[in-house]
Amino acid sequence: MTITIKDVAKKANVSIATVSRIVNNKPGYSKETEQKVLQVIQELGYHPNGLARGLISKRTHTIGVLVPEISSMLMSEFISGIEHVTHDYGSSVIVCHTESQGQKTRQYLQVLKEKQIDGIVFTSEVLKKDYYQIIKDMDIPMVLLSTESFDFPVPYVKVSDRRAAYSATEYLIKKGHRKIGMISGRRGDIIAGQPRIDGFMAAMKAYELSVKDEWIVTEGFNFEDGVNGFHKLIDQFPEMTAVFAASDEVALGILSAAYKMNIHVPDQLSVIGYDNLRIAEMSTPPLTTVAQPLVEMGKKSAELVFEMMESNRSVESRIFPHEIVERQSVKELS
Amino acid sequence: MTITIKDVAKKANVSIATVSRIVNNKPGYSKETEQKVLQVIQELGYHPNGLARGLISKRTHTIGVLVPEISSMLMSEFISGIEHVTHDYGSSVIVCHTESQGQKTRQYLQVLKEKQIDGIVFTSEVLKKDYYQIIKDMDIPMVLLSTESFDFPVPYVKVSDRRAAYSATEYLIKKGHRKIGMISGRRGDIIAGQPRIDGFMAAMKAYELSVKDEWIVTEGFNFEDGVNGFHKLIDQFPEMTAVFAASDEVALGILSAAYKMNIHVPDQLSVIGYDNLRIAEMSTPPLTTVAQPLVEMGKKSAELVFEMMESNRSVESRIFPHEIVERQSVKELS
DNA sequence: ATCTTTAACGTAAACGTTTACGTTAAATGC
DNA sequence: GCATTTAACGTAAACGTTTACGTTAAAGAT
Repeated sequence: MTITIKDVAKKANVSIATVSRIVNNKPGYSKETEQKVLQVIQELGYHPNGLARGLISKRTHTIGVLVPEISSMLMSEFISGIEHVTHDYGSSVIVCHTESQGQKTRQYLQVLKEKQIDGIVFTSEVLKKDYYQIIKDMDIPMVLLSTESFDFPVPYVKVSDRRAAYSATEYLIKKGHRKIGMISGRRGDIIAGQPRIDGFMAAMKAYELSVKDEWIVTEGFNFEDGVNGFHKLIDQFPEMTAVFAASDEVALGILSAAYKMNIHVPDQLSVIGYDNLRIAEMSTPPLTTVAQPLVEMGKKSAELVFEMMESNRSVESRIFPHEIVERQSVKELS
Repeated sequence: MTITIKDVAKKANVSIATVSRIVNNKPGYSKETEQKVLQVIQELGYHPNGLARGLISKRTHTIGVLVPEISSMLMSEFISGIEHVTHDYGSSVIVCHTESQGQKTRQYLQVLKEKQIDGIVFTSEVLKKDYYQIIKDMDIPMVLLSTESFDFPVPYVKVSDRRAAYSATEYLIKKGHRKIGMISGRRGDIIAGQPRIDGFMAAMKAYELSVKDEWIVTEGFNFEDGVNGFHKLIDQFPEMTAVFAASDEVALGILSAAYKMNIHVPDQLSVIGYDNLRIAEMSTPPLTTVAQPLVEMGKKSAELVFEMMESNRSVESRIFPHEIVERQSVKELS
């Protein structure tokens, strides 16, 4: 009982071709028939069937977004940006929660393929070879967000993790800190783990500060990692006056653990985070952190997808600037 | 250059009907031809076109989720639950960020209609008449999540806001508090505003405590509302020993404002939140709050959509139990 | 007055499937 | 040994569009 283009054609006494032309406003009809058809469309409440359209036009006006952690605040902001420009382009987004599982990722990739989506943004994970192969076979634009590929020629949008970590560390140093600990992602993580450690080390070295192995604890990026990491770190490096946390969640974990141990932030310990999530300003004390323009990055990633779709060729990667946002978790040492 | 069912039919020396039957494993072919066809499919890397399928089967294996605030942590958890079961059902979800704007909502609804989605979960907003009308015309299952409709017969999954607020208030009272303030959503908000105020009032009344108008401040549900609201509240109700915040974000705002004013939580002021978001355990001090089983609710909402799809009839609404989770932002008054 | 262009359509094929129906040959029943 | 059932397919219509191409009549050019 759904109303098709035939129904309006019949009622308006024209052919379906004419109706189609009018709906897509391509040339080929008079003002009067346009009026008539538009009116019939209104009366009947006709809406074109996107499936039939997509079958011919090879455009579904849908893009896929692959995220490892759907409920992380980082992802929320990315998705928010992506959704915004996607909607502006008249498309919609299917979110695919991969849980960092290869199987679920591949499964979703197949689903996206069958759904004939127009493009993909692949977020915060390393692009494995088989993922790349599947997407390449789909022959649609893809861009990486907050990750990059060293093996495949895929445009990405990121912040420079190394430089951002360098900045954070340098900020601490300039505030007079010398004994600086770090809680980071694992070294095996070549996207968000090792580079931030490298940046930290580089800054220390640049200011002629040596760092011992026990000054760095490698855990994950979430709250629990922060509290666990802090316990480990304070144990093996009690002289520490400041910590660089590789994510805001980790920083909150540190804040929380410190609070329970009666260590006052920032008076006894300075903490700097990474990301500038919304919670960074909600914490007590408000968290000083190095900001990534998350929403902007999400937006840009989607824009690049559409740009590639329209131009039919690849596009330059973007390194977004980071920025220290000063709040109240870091104290200047005199 | 995409590979269609025809290609595999030709290469396997069978008709497309047979290939179709095999792909959808419906009866009507021998073991040998199945082997053969499956092998050809493998060789060619054939994947059925979902659009063509959907055009006939009237199933797109896609559902739409409408959320007012995509980056809010509440929504993240809902979406997380929805995505999970949707994926289990072999479908995917399109997220639609309405920004609480009627126009964008309507726009998205049209898009979803054209995309021929199989179902809708509508989240945390009041279901206006025209929304309802559009969705009803689409003739697909819809369920409301964290909202309900008093005007239209749409199944919903919620917590009882009134009871939950009652519980929170009662908890405070049982801890010895008598002078209890509240920062709530606006009274005009008949879903999450007024009911929680009602619950608060009811609990106070049940314990024979009077509450004055100045004890309740009505703002919104986010962090800034919490800090602003607290300033207002502490100003007009300085004797207050405890606050009930209508959301965890608001509670964090209170914590933050109190910290800056050197009011110690929980020693000088007790705070209880609402929602039990992940940040509730990340705050300092960790937040005592009334928990909604957010992910479970998200899951259930999706399950109901699929149940309605399969059974082709409506379904009972669900009121989920809430629960006080005790952490460290409330002090027992002696 | 004739030819050419152009506007305003209509016809029908195509997009890639599913599925009702028809066909054939083998298997079964007696 | 013949009629009847059944397994194993193939044919073609349908799903709801877009679009290349053809057609008609009016307008413009010469």
